[in-house]
Amino acid sequence: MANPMRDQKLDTLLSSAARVFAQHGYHQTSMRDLARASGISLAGVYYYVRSKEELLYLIQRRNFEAVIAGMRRALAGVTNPVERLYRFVDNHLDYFATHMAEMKVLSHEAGALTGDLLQTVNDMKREYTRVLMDILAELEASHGPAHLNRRVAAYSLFGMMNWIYNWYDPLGDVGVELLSQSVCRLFLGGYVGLPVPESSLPQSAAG
Amino acid sequence: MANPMRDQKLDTLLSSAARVFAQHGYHQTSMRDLARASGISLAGVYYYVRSKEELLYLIQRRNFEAVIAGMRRALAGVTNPVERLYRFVDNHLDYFATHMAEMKVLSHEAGALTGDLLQTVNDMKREYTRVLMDILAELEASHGPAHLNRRVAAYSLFGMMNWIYNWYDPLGDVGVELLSQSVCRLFLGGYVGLPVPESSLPQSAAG
Amino acid sequence: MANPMRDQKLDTLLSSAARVFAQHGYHQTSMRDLARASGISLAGVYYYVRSKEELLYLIQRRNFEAVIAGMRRALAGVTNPVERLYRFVDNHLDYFATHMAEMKVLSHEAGALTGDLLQTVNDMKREYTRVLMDILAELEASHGPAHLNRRVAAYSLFGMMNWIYNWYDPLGDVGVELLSQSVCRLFLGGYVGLPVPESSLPQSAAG
Amino acid sequence: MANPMRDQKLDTLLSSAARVFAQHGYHQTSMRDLARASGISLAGVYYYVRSKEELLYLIQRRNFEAVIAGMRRALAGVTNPVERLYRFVDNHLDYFATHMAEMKVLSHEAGALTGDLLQTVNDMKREYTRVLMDILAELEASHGPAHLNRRVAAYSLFGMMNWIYNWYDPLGDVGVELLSQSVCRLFLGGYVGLPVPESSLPQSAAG
DNA sequence: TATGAATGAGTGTTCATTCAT
DNA sequence: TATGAATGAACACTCATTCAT
Repeated sequence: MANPMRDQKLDTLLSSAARVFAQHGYHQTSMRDLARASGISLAGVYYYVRSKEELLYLIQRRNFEAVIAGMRRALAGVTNPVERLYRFVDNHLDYFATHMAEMKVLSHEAGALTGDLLQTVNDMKREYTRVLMDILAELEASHGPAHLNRRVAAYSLFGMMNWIYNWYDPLGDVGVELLSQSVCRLFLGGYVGLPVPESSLPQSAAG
Repeated sequence: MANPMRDQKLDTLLSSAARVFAQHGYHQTSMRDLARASGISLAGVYYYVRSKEELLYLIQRRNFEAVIAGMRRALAGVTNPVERLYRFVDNHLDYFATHMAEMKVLSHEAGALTGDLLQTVNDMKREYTRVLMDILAELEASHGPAHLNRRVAAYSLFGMMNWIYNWYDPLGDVGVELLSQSVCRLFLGGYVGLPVPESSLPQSAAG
Repeated sequence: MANPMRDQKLDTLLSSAARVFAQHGYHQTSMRDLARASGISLAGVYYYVRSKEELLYLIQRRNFEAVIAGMRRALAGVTNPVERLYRFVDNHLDYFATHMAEMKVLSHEAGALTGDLLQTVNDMKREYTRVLMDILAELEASHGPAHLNRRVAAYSLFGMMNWIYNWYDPLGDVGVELLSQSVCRLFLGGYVGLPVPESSLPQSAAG
Repeated sequence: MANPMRDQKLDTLLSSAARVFAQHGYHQTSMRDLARASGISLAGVYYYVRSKEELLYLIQRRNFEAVIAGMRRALAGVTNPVERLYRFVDNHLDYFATHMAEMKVLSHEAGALTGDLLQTVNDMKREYTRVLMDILAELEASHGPAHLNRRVAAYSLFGMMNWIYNWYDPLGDVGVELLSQSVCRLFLGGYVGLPVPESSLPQSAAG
């Protein structure tokens, strides 16, 4: 049943595809592009994958699974909510930074899947989001009260993290560790650490 | 020279197109789809627009111009950095929430433009980013020091804001005003207002 | 609404297609073949038909409609069952002989349609068969009793008539009129006019 | 030289293939379909058969050979022309009814062969047709004169018999024996046994 | 004897775009 | 100002077939 040669070729194909998808976008990329990039013939690609959409699905699923597995390992045995949050963020950004192409495909091409494939990936997202939400709940219990709605906070954090494919360069000045710390600090204590009471915030356009 | 009839039809076309682009994606959408959605004949679309790419460009430029114009109005005469930041964020999210389709197209289809059209939009983005960076600098001067690198902070804020097309429902529980306040608070004071000293953050995998 | 130019071009396309389908078979024929045969560009074909299957459907429907319309005209006002049968056969074979390609496509490619298109054509076939069955019933009433099951007789007659695309040459020795007479005579009186009572027929392998 | 194992597997392959060809048509069926249906691997099929066309050829030849061999047996020693005709028809329909799939492939996919393979099958058809034509000649000598052209009569009879794959159900009401009798009677004595003199048939559209 | 892996050629179909009117 | 007609180029995908093993 298991076939290491085949799996290895499939891996090569998936990572080539992720690279090209990340660069040009899923819909812009033709199967011929993928064949060329992976060194397989066009028809050969179909020996490993049923369709272009399945290829996208495999990229998304495999990498999301890796993120989730890493997250479980990172959180195992850790109880301090602040520490748990940090590890959650660090795992996410670390994987992102070392798999920029794949994660851009995961973040940017979320809407390209349909049907059962979409369902499966969405289920994983829900599970992953749940974990973060739970951490936030613990955080509120230990360090609360929260300054804002928990769901808004969670998605804002995901926004910070998932947006990085638009600007972050893993080889640039800011290392992944620093990035993780920055995002964590921003999330936990704010940019300049202002304790922002309700009244201190401007109401709409009024001063 | 000016032709109000033409401009009005173009507006209709652009907003129809934004809606369809937002729903199905730029590359997924065919000119026939746009013709159908706007009630114009396929060939007629080409009377108002040179190409599909120009259509995308016009959507991005017009809406970005509106965002920038609104931002200028909101900041005019305001000197308090906190207030300026709030107004920057509020303008961004308010426009986003009231133009979800257009802003999704602006956020999600950034990479679909090429050449001069891309250049022009990128110039606007640079200008817009500059303004936020300057506000952060003022903020550091008045409330500093910052907990993190300014550039990282700026892009994290943009991440929070631009990611909302993935989850935010303008008609749902969380109103735009609350959303703006939440993002501002998160950015300024953090989720639970922890004063996060260097040492309190875990180093890598170590506690 | 009506567009004579378009209809004329569609007619040309349909008859070219029928010719090529008849010669090489529906599935063997590519849309490129049809484009070449009709002098239209490949994409141009799709301006007139939605799909290859619709093209086949249109050929089948149009010609079957013509056969049925001709049959109705031929039977109008005629009451003598023998005369009615002759006219039914003559109409069928005359149309067949003057539209060999189209009728071969109708006879031979019956199974190539699917779904609603198949349904529609099958409905016409049922209607057409019904008319023959009714004529046979009248024939039995006036000249009966029948030597064999009515349904078997009807399908045998259709077999004789629809099989001709395998051997008949409209330009050869046997004219259509003679063909019609021959089939009618065969059906009505047999090859040599033997009155074949039950007992005169051999039982299985026994003499 | 002879290899019974191989022959047996080939038989399995041929009958699976006939079934699938009959159901979906020769050109519609892929070698993968055939591999699946026969339980052999795709490449394995090519061990037994040089090409898809040869597969079709083998089906057609084998079954036609069986029909011809049966016909020879059935006619052996029989001299009465009526009896000979009946036996010819009965053999044909009996084999057809017990090998519907194969015979549909023989009847319907006649045009799918090319070159030498087509030639060989056509030679068999000519030989087979010759036998029927001779029987008709004997029939005319003993029971004549004929009501119609001998060639037209022969092909009409083949039409009746070969068309049955379009309507006949071997498991239905009408047994093969009855079918044979019916076709024979129809051919010999007509549907209602009308003695059809020249003048009694309508001339074209005239009464 | 049998097959997993691979491919060049071709399939039906859609696309953004043009142009005569 | 607007469109029906038309197309070259490209698309995702399938095909019969081969070949090393």
